[in-house]
Amino acid sequence: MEPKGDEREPRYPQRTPASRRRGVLGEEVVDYVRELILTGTIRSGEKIDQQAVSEALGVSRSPIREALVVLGREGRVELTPRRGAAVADLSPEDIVDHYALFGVVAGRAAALAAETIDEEGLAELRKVHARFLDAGSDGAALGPEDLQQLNHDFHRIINLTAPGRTRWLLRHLEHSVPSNYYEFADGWNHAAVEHHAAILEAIASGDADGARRAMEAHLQASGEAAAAQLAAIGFFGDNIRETLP
Amino acid sequence: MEPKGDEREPRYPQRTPASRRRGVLGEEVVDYVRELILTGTIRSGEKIDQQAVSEALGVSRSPIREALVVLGREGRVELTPRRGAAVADLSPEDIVDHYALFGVVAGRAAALAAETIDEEGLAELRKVHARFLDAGSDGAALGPEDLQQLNHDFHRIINLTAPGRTRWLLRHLEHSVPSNYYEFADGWNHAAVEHHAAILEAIASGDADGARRAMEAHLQASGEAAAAQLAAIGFFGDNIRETLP
DNA sequence: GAAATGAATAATGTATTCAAAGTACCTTGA
DNA sequence: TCAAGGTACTTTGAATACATTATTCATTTC
Repeated sequence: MEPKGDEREPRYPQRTPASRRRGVLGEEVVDYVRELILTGTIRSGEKIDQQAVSEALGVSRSPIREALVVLGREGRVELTPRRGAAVADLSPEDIVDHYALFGVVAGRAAALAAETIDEEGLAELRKVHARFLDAGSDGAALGPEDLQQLNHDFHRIINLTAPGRTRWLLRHLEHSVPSNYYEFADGWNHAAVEHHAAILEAIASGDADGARRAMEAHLQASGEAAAAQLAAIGFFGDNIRETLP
Repeated sequence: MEPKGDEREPRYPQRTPASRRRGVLGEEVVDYVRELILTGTIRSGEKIDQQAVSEALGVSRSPIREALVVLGREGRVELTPRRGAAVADLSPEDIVDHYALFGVVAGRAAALAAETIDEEGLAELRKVHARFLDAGSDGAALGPEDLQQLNHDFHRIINLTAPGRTRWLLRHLEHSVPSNYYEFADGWNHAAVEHHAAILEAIASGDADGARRAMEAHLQASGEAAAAQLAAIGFFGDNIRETLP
């Protein structure tokens, strides 16, 4: 029962053409492959077959290559000249380090926010935080996506006060780590709520350095939580295959 | 005394022909176009003609496209779906902001260095700093490239103690700003030497927070100096064309 | 048998082609 | 004269084609 023909080894989940907007295919591919990586569908070290991806998405190899180059720049993929692309290593230490970086940059944004945020922004920040608090107190049952959205909003409001380049970097740091998929998988959000409260208070009282430190601490803790969570679900490949028979 | 497991016996001397540059055309193009942008050869808002670049470099448009996508991700170029690539705006504020970011990340690296650097690294750091000091005291006449090299070495030694993700980000931040071309164009390096001295002292005495603050201050100052220098040479397009006839 | 050699096969990087969208230019009508 | 609309030319984004290099696998040699 060998269906002969052009069968291929690596099989990636097919994705419906969804939008198929011309001119942004590359972006679509970046998101697709990055998700495969960050969700652990492709493991560290595994090579990425261009043609297989191209067939899975129903596009030619050109957008695939562009996407792989981008992911290479992001550090999610390792490109070796005539040998193609492979998923880059991602250790727990990398996750923690990444969050620490996120922390110092977001800390800068928080410090700026403490100095420059206006009443409107502050009000909105309080509002989002209140909802986050409610969600934690089991009143309304919110799913992980909702919590993640609230968390995201909280940070976005703060980051909006930062200058362009800082916002740009924060966006990139946010998207290039598996965090988002797992951060609120279970109830660690109690810590997050407390951290947010501290950040909010520091910003509201104009304490720039306090806001910075609170934000750094928050993301440091988030990083450790994320690494633990990822380890728990076996993201860091407990390479069982490594053992010989 | 090199048993090291499955090491294979005497290898032939590795010969890496410099002419073998296949498979990295895209990278070459990235560097080429980025330099055009950062040196001001192409100004903000100007569009980048793919075919023109391809002809200038004697390669096809495929590597050009990949390079433009990368530069788009870097924020140096703005990509509009069916309208191609244009050089992104880069204001003095962006420069200052960028250096501030550089500062907080390099500050983290410096703090880590203060805690973890070994004797060897510290000795090397002192050595480089001493040479930098000499260069400033007009003893030996060093060109801007030499100063830049010493400066680069100083920071590199510090950054080597940082974890992988941090080093990666520092590398990117370093390469995506016009600084390097102008930082040592004239004698502002007196400030740099003093800053380096402060950083070195803090690291040597294990003062993590002091190292962080010194590094942040150093790069903040560098950013302002770079922005001023760039303004002086007219990098920020004194857009005379903006005036109507 | 294990290592090494070489042909067959597959995958990559780059070039080229093609269709769609954008831009420029030119005509025409008020 | 100038605006509007249409046509021809450019340019882009994606697909396909091609040349080169890795990889696989069978064969050979020690």
